[in-house]
Amino acid sequence: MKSADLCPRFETGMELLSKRWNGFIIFRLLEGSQRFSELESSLPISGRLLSERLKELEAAGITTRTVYPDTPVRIEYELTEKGRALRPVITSIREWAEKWVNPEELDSMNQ
Amino acid sequence: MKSADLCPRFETGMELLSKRWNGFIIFRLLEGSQRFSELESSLPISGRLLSERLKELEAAGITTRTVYPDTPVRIEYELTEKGRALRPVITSIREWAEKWVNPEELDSMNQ
DNA sequence: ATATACTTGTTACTTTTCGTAACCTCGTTT
DNA sequence: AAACGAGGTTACGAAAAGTAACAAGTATAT
Repeated sequence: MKSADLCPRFETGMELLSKRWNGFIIFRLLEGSQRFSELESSLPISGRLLSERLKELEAAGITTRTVYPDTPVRIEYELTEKGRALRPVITSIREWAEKWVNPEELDSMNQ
Repeated sequence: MKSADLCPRFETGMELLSKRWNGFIIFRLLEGSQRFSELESSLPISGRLLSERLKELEAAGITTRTVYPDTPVRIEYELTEKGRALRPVITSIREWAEKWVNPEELDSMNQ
């Protein structure tokens, strides 16, 4: 950023949320831990990108990946405390959307 | 979205914010109306994309574009009521970031 | 009248990211 | 040993973003 008064931390946070799919993945994980296949089937995201995003989120300390050696293997993704702390952000987006997004502009993703 | 319980309005709102640069443009405009050149110089965004984003935001009812026939022409962008209503979202992102983003992970954009 | 300056963009082109579908691995079941 | 199910990975074409040069409109200077 060129400007001095755009807080560097804000930038990092905003970039995290503006990376495609991250907001939706976090939204899902706020409901509780999810398996790879659950995330994949509940969002219009391909395995390739989901895998990539989950690695990035884990590296950023937002999620954890836990392997359960069941049969077949079960892998659960869940939010860390840092990740769960994003709940107010998701909530504020939803509140804004519920008030200001009108039915006509619901995008193609939903149809 | 494949899932039924991901509110369609939330999706639209999340997509708006997850589109690259939108969050930063809104952040700037929350400080007051800005000219094209002010936005361009205060964010690491090129004229091409800034122009594109401002058109999209205007079409979405988030911003307005006002021409003042000064010399040379002056064009001010500002938030509509719908746009200003995003302040709590930006605030919650900043609050999260101030608590959870540690200095080491400040990204390349800031260096 | 022509040239220059300033702001607000736009065009042409390259690089990065995304989307899709086929494929791989590992442990188990048949 | 062949097939299966979960969790990915690879390869490749399509879309979006980044970069830099240029153009339109208007006013002032020469």
